[in-house]
Amino acid sequence: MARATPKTTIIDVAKRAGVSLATVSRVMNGNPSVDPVLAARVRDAAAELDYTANPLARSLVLGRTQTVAVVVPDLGNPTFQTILRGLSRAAAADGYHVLIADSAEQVGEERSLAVEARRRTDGLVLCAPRMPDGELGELLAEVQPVVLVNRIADETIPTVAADYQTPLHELVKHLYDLGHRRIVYLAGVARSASNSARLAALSAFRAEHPETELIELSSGVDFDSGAAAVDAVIATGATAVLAFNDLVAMGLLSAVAARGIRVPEQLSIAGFDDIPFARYTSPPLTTASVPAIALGELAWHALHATLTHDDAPRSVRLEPQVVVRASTGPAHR
Amino acid sequence: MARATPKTTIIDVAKRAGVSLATVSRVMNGNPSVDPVLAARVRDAAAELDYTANPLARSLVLGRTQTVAVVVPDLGNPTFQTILRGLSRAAAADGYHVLIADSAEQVGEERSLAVEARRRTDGLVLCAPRMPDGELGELLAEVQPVVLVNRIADETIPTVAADYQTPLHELVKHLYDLGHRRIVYLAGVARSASNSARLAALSAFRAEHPETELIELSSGVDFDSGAAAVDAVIATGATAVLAFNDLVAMGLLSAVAARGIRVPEQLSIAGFDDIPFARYTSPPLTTASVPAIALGELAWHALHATLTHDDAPRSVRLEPQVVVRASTGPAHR
DNA sequence: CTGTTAGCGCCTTCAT
DNA sequence: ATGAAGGCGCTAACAG
Repeated sequence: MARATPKTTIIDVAKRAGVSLATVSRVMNGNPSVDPVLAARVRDAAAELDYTANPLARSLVLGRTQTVAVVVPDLGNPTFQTILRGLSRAAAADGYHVLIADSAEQVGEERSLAVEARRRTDGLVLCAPRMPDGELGELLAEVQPVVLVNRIADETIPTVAADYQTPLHELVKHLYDLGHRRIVYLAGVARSASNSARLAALSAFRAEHPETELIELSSGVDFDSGAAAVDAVIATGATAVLAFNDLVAMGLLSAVAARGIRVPEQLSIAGFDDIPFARYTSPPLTTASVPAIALGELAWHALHATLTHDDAPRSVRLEPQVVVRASTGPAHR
Repeated sequence: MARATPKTTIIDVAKRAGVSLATVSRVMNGNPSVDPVLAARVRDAAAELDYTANPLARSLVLGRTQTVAVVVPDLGNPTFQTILRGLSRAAAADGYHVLIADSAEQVGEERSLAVEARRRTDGLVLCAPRMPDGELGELLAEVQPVVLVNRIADETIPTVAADYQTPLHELVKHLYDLGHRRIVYLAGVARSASNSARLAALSAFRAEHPETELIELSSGVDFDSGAAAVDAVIATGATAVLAFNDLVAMGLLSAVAARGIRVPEQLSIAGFDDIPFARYTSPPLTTASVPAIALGELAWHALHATLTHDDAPRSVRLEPQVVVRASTGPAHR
């Protein structure tokens, strides 16, 4: 398994062009202070030898790798996949590479993954880190430049986040307006910031509408969690369910259908995220549309800004839109 | 945007421990030929200074980066996302990092993305490259060590692939046994190897069952393509459809439902891949289950093998299982 | 404008 | 067992 080519270096090019390696370096980096004739000669030599500067050596001397790292809590989660895609393409458009680290929801691994990944790159994007605030604060100080996605911390850290609170409030309100007075919330990852935001929205709603029963059931973040919750949901006698996300909603939808319960006639179900599949369920899912591609792109732009200009980019907050489809309807009875 | 810490080097540790930097290097690399007392002193100094060797510098001198690159045609495709996840976690378990490059189905970009990514890493995984065979051959020679996923080329290249031909044949057979005699195939990415495999399966079937009409309609790889194909599908008067993949099948399913056509009573639909969502459609989708996580893991193991031992790993072929669910049924009439 | 030289931070013979 | 010195391949002063 030897390398394909014995690797051509800047010295080979210098020899072939009959110049010093400094000149080659200058030409390769577009330094204008080189005699056009020599420059052409160098370029020819480089082309003939199919030479490209070794990125590692450049990284070492320049102190930058043209690479950034992204840490996500779960590569299996459609939202993070989409954020990664938006980020990756935006970074590629600016000539940067992306290193990916998946903590697989192992909170204990987040820190070392982040630090490790950061050391081999120029900057870091932390997606919805699950670690507690204190630890996060320390980490952020250690890995700058860093941008945070879907989690708020220090004011000084550029952050790109979707608002989870307002849309969830709108979603409950939507159900309330349909006449629902006993509503289940299927809570997801306890440690996630977006879960806290959702809970905040619910207690705000409770304060406004004390006559409404909001029942919190702990669940998970995927299909199976949703499907597994079906009995508990039914036992509450609720007429509507707010699922932690679309996956949970779809799992529940499926389990509920298997029991012959009709949606939304007997039970309304709303999701969150608006993953591409959400419009293709039966019935199509009412949900809140989180602009994940944009989150990824904006995260990149924020990081890129701190990498090139050295102005600190402002944090941005994106507003998911509630999209009402057919899985929610008037409360029965 | 200055770095968080002014960076501590091996020299700092050497000074603090009162030894030469060679000794520090030896200790950090577990070289046993160091006086235990000195070694302890060095370790303490390193710990106090929170020192870790600069990975870039190590990479340059060692000639390896502990990083591999993965090139995928589309980060939005669930199959590639899953392969990436399996690969990423397996690589992480072996202490490797993963660089991700998304060609976004731009065939022209594949080569340069691959070469670029490979130069900053120790090895490459090419997922279902779309480029023509000739170009692929050249590329493979240039980027070794490399492993191919879901595309066959040279015998000498370690390859991990799912068999797309056998399961598709089984799927047609399944429809045939249900009485279907006019069947549409919704073809996906023309340049993809898996599409060719599917076409081969279909012509084999044609040879065996000349009385069966197999109609090929060109389509895409996503929801919209499936939904957009609905009129063309209906126009054929076919009683069953083999979609290129589950996404296409789901798009079609949805569009077909919107027209009041019942599945499978009036039209049977089968997908391919068995993405997680497939069991949650209405009706649940008949499909072939491609073991994407395993593909990713095996790809990593193959690459890791050539990276560490230098035996060439054997190529492996995985057999997707047909899973019959409710979206296919007896032909009407 | 061009070449020479000194590192970037680390590992590894080579002497001692 | 340990230290000194020479690179890995490249860029950036510093001289000419």
